[in-house]
Amino acid sequence: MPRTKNATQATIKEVAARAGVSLMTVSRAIHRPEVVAATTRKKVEAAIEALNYIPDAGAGRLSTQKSTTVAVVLPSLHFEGHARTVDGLSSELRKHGLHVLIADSFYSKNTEMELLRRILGRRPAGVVLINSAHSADGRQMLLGSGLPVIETWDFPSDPMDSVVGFSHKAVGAALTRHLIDQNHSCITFLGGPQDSDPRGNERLAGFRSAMADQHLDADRVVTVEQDHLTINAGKLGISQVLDQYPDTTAVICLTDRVAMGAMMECRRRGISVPDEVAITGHGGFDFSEHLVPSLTTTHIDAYGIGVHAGRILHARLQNQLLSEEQGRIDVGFEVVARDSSVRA
Amino acid sequence: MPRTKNATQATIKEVAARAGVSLMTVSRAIHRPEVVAATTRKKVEAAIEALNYIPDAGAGRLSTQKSTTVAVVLPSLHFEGHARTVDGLSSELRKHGLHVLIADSFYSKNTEMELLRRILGRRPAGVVLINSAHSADGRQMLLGSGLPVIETWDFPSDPMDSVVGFSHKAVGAALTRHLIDQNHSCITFLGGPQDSDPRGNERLAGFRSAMADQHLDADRVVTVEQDHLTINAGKLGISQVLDQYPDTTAVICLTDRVAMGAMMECRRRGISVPDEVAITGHGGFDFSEHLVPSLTTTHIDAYGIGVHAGRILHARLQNQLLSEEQGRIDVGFEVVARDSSVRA
DNA sequence: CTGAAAGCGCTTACAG
DNA sequence: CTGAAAGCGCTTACAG
Repeated sequence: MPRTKNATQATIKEVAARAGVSLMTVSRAIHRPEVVAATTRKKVEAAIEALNYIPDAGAGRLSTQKSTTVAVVLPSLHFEGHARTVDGLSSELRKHGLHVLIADSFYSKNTEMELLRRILGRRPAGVVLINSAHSADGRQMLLGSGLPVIETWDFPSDPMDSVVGFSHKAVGAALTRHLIDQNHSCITFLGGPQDSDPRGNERLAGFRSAMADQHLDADRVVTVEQDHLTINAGKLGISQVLDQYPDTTAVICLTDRVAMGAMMECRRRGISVPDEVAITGHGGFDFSEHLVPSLTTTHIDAYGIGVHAGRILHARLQNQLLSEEQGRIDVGFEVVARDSSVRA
Repeated sequence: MPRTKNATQATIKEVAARAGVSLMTVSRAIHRPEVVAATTRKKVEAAIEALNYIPDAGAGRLSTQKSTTVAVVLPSLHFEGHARTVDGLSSELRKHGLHVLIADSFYSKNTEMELLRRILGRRPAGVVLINSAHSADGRQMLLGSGLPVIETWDFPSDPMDSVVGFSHKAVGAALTRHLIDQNHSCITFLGGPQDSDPRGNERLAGFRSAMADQHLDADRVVTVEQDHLTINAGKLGISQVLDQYPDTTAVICLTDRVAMGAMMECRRRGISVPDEVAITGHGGFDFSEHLVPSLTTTHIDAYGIGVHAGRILHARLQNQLLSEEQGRIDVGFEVVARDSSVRA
């Protein structure tokens, strides 16, 4: 039964009619112009131009059974490192005619399944997870889809599929060692709620093991329940740290944002950083080098993570077999020691 | 001709076969379960569950000719205000079964047309532009699509269609007046390249007119060509300001990021803010209240912009006629006066 | 309450 | 170099 057709977007049929050719000649003129006679091509192009024809990508995908869309799942749009990864991914995929679709994934865990359903309902060619927690059900759903799945911003020991990231445990340990090298022994870890942040927990585990290695107290941990990962969490957190562990000489903050809040609060209270309290962050936020004192943090090649993910995805879609090595890339990280933790 | 079928995702046909019913009974069981007999519904549900069936949203859209996707175009993912708008839009649209698709739009202007083609090729139900410049060609293409288009984060005098935003000129003027009220007369505007930032130019225009109103020198303008809108631009820019206009007592920075860079540089140089130089930003970034001194900025209801855009879109898709007023919402802004521009 | 037919916009082989 | 047929996965009326 005929339905009302889309009032405004021209279809291939209309283009064909106007150019006086058949549908598939139009299709060919678009996708393999060299196969079409120059004169007919001209006619088709003129019709496309005149009608402002834009092919329906969904209909094309349905027909070819080939998706050109890669879905990206991120916990929120609010972290600039993730944005840089999307940039890198996008520019790499573009070379291969693939496009990034960012799901609006600002959901609580409860609705993770709903989010995944929505994504899979769009039939992407692959899925890139950026720092995304996923339940057992979610993992199963993704794996069951048979799509290439790339986890990024982490380096899990039991990856679902491909991985591009780094070890958060190593981050926690490296920052702790840095502070120990600066002669600190009363180091406190300032983190967030345990259950909602697996990567943060990994960094905490790294802290604990590095402290234990040096026979230092590994239980100096303060948790801010509210305002997860915000500047305000740092402000509140540093106060708790100084209350609970007044002998603290160094604080490892979960992220640069938290560290920024902690530093601001120290300044307000007239506590000198790094002389009275050394502070470290994590994530290489743009402001970290501009703070006074400049903030010690970790540098992560966020853009590169995206590029690697794009390459792996492309290879997978070409059915190239990847070695374990090629499909699991540890991009590492770098501790950037700055004034907030190094005395002049 | 039969093609290889998607290896992994189950189709409605397989579900029907497994449940022993016809395709459209499956379709009905999904969309209008109350119309289907309880027993058949159970069978269908079991089959869906067993096969992990997720309907192909693209095929559905093709068949119904109704899109449930709203495309969002933003200049980059790096500005948190925009992210909040997406949050608001997304949560509003979700109520009506609509979903947000964020285009990877991190393009230079040259490829704006390509971006728009890609978006329109996905046949969205509408388009929301967040702070997006668009060429005459781009405007025409969008309008020609016949889709509802909502411009946000601006309040142009010649909108394409619907608008939810605020006047950047008013922002520039209000910040200038705030500084004049604080007895400043040597006020310098610190901005970016003229040609790439229409909103910034509007704020500059607001500055100029507010200065002229008080018969003050409206030409104290410094432009940083590189590092557009970054912290580093502020760092570089404040130096230029002090070089070119050494009598400056107040600086209006294009955004909070730029202001942050300026403040950090002042601190490094031992220039007291606000006593020697007052500083204002724009955009209500999360860090602004936590800086020391806290930063004077503008507060914008970013989330609310998204919610309004979502409501307008929904109304438009219901073919509701909107009054001029309903389709053009000025959410305004608020000058948040803080320590960086107000002496104790 | 359930099913056979027709169609959404496009493309892939196959003929000519 | 170009076209008629069949199909991608789904849904909308229409019968029954």
